[in-house]
Amino acid sequence: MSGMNRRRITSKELAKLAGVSSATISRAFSPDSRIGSATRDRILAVAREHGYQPNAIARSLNNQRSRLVALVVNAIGNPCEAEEQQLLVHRLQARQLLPIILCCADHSDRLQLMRLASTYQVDHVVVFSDMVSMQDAVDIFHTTKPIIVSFEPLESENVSSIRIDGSKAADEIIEKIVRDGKKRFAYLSGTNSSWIDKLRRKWFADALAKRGLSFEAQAFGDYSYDSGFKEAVLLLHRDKVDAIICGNDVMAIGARDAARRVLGRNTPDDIAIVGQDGIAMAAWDCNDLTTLSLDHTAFIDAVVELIERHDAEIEGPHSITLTCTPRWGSTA
Amino acid sequence: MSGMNRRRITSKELAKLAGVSSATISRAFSPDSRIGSATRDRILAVAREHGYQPNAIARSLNNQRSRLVALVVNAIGNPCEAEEQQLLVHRLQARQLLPIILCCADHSDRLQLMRLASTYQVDHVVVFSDMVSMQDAVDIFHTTKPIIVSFEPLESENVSSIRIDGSKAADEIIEKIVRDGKKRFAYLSGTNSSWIDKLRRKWFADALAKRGLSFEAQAFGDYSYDSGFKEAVLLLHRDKVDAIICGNDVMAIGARDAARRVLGRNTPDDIAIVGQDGIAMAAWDCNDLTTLSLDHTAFIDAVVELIERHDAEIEGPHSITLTCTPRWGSTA
DNA sequence: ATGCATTTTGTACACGATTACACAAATGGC
DNA sequence: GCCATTTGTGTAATCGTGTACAAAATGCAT
Repeated sequence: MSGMNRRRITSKELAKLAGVSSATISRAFSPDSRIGSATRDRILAVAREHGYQPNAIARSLNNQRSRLVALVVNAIGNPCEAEEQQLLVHRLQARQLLPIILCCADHSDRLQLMRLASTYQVDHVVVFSDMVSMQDAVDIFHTTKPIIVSFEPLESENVSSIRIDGSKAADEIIEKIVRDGKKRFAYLSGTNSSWIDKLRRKWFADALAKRGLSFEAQAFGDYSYDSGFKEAVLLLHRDKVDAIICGNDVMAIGARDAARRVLGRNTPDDIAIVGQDGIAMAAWDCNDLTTLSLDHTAFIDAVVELIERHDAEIEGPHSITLTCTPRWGSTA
Repeated sequence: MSGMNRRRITSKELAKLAGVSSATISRAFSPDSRIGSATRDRILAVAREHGYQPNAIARSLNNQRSRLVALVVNAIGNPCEAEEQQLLVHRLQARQLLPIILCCADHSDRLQLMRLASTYQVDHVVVFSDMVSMQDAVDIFHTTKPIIVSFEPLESENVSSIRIDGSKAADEIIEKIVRDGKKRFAYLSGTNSSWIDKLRRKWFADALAKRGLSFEAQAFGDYSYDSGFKEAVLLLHRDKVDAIICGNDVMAIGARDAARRVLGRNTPDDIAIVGQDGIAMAAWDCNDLTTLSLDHTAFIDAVVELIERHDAEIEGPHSITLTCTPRWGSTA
């Protein structure tokens, strides 16, 4: 058992050792199948002795179920996604499902990678990335109904999706900032082309419009601390804004630092800064960020819910909508 | 091609459509195999038309190579590991290897999960977690030589490992702090039982001993910001230390905040705080942490190097040692 | 002991690819 | 024109399991 047995023992070999047929071996490892309990115990004992475990690859081929799940994500390190990834991975593993992470720097590679994963007959696909269009996902995984975490307003027979609505939370946040006397708002985007970014911006833009205001300036970063820092310097210095809504929490922290270190402005008196995502780090004492936050647990619950519906083969399009809430800190 | 074709087409069916045998289909998809180039082109065209892709599960069963790699990690969100995970995933995918993430809250589940992954005939195993002993890894993956990122001083025929040596960097950091006049040192551990933690502490303890000093106090956290914050309050208030060496960067940030907010002490004048890992966040303007840092790229290069050695079936134990360097910030 | 229902086990094929082997056709050198 | 070699393709076995069907063994009532 210990040490290095290069070759793995097969069910046929184990069958010989236990004096039964390989079919009986298989039955011993299938929870509810017709087999004498004495035989099963004997087989399991011999199996343990020789370190036998059924080969999941062969089983998948036969079953037409791999118990693999493809997770398409933008990045692993990004804290906002990471918290959700972590939760989802735990939930999957509790169901004996193994996650394959697909994560790529550039876009054409990403599609290539998705094609590769699709050849592994994954049972489910969860797309967290706004870099992947619904159509691409459906085309590539044409036998596996993908679950899309999406802001796209597209309903399709072949996709289940989770929508996120932050309009009410954005309204509450803008209400507070306006009441505090801020007048010149800027939006700091994470990207210049994603659906997610456009929709998030719209939540806040609508809230401003309701009060006869609009964004005086807009900048584009890349969701990183450094880009938040750099763009905020420009927005404050050149555009003289006194409130910055950021595309995510990490950029908001960068912006807050820029205001404080480069221009000597403090939140929330001189300037208001708002993040989005509600990552754990935003609540750290040193950050204490006001942020439009999503309940990560509810979010992952929704993903798991959709996976279970797929497993139960319930037909038809499925869509779940979640709403965000403000998390109040000392930056706005 | 577009839309939802429930069933995936097989090589045998494609063979009929293209008027060849299934063996020829297989050859069309194997880069260097004897096949007429006209036939190959025709097959690839028909394949594209019908959305055919060879089934990787079936191929793996035949090949005895799955191109799957198991990554055993403590957590996904943890920024220190996340940066390395991200790098490794990219490097694997560039080699057409798919990573399966194994990540578990509690320890017995973790072993169970590793057993599950081993049934998928993974080609390689990379263990990043100090919660898994070498022996466990070797026992569970007895056909796949694991690659361990380890601080354990164990050499084994069945394991390749990467060692990390921070003794010289720790010495330089202690030198500077002592020169700055600090006298009472504390070590804030991430766990109370891991090899990694013990070894890291030893690097600093040795550097202190060399100068006739030792740790006046020791505390145990859990690598989180909150635990860093909480334990630092105790260390500063109860034990009156003026230098805290932390088990990782995140706890160091927590400790710095505690010093500043709760006790009004500032770095580096009142107190010195040192992190470990060298995560990107440590270099953010708001943190500017002094930390014992590892070159993440070199680290992942080493992992990939070991994977390639396994692929090339070079025998014998392999071990690569990396050394850390200090990254100087304004906290020490 | 016999007949029938029920449980247990074995045999044989399927899952979807790869590949050793055999064989036909094409090529080339003399 | 003949033989040796190369090239292209098909046939059939293989990878390790699950399962339909058949066969055997068991239990129970007569």
